[in-house]
Amino acid sequence: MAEASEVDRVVAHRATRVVPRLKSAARREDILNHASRLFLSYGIVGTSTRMIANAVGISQPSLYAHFTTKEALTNALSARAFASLEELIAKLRSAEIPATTRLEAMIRGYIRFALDQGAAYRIAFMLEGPQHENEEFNPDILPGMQAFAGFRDGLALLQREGHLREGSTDHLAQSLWASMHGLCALLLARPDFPWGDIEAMIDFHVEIILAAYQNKA
Amino acid sequence: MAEASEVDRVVAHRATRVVPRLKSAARREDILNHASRLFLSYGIVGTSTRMIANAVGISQPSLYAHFTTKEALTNALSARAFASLEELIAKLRSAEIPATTRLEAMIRGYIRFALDQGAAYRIAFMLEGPQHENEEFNPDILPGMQAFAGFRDGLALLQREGHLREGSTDHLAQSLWASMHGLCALLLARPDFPWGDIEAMIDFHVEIILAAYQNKA
DNA sequence: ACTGCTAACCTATCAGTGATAGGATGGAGC
DNA sequence: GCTCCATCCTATCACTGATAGGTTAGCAGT
Repeated sequence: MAEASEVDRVVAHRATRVVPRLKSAARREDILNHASRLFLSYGIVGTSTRMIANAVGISQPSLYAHFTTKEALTNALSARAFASLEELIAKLRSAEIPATTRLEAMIRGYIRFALDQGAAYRIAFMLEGPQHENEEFNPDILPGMQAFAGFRDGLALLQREGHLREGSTDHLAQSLWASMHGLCALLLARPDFPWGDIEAMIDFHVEIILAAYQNKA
Repeated sequence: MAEASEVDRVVAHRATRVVPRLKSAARREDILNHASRLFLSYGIVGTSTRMIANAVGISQPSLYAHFTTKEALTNALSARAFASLEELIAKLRSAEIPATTRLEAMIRGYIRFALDQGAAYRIAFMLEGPQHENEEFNPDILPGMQAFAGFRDGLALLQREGHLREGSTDHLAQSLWASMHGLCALLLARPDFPWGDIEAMIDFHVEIILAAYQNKA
């Protein structure tokens, strides 16, 4: 893990107010923006609540006025990113894109999103363990579910149009999702693996996926 | 995350010696066995070094006689599991299995291994961030690499025998690996997702993968 | 312009974490 | 019996996420 820079680690001792007071919603966005940047640099575990607070310019306990726990903060971050993924998928599944290239556009869009939004993608799909075990429901995971639902709906449309192989749409969506996720997850988790030309690798994988799930007709 | 049971959390205050002294190698195995069990129950982050030490019956600092850091412990655990995966793959890629069913056997073996060895698999492939950033090399990751190399060699053999589609063996191995990993990773990371019948899902995915990578001839 | 209320923010502190320093001890070999 | 050293311990560190409770800026009403 990368060492946190001194700038990020620096402790704010009795700082005379250097940031203005903000309305709750604005401050919340402020926190999310800084947290996102820090998570990308140092990882989630490697980023302490004090580092986040310091970057924002507020005290560490002040974070807890906006998020009940650090986990809630990470979940909110993932929710924000997946809202934009859902938006992307909604756009990609629209009939404005020719049905023949729509599947490829969805696949490439998904992969690009995952690699670009590495930190958020990790939070949503790669974090450890069941996050809510005993609790009734964790609404912060919802956006990821919704994005997937949109993805499945897009596949259902393609299937009706005859551009996706036959079979259970749910199974197809889960399987295709897994195939895309596998590549993203490995690239994110093992950036130091000797992948060779990553773009070529992505192209190769996408081609195989297309051949596997697309209708040959 | 599951709450650690009181039994596991309990603090060993001045416990009169309850476990015998052990030779270093034996104690090391002892630690790995208990850590493996705890990681499975509470996750890696959710398992503290004190919980491990307590389970073993030694003091927390004594762990550091066997592992320089908690990360080294987790890496050792993954190394142990991947040594057995490599063994499995070596067995599966042997010509004793008919070439026509060997690819399927390797795929199913890999998936089964990942789901059975959930904690170790997580450590090896799903943990956060680059583990050694500034360091020269992390030998604990080697077993995973070797297991993959064995997998790729198995594919190369199949390819020579005409049972795998043509193309760069490295690309094929990475892509197939990604497809298998995607399913394992999602099942491990999101056990609460409405997967439906998981065995059916695995069968479905394996069939698609086989069709995609196997030679139609 | 004064007052009062409240959201926003603070300091101080908690228990628990991974890790280190340095001392105690028990058992194998002489 | 004595010595030695691997094994194991207690005490402590800096840091973590989180909580308790007090302070203050700035707007609303007069």
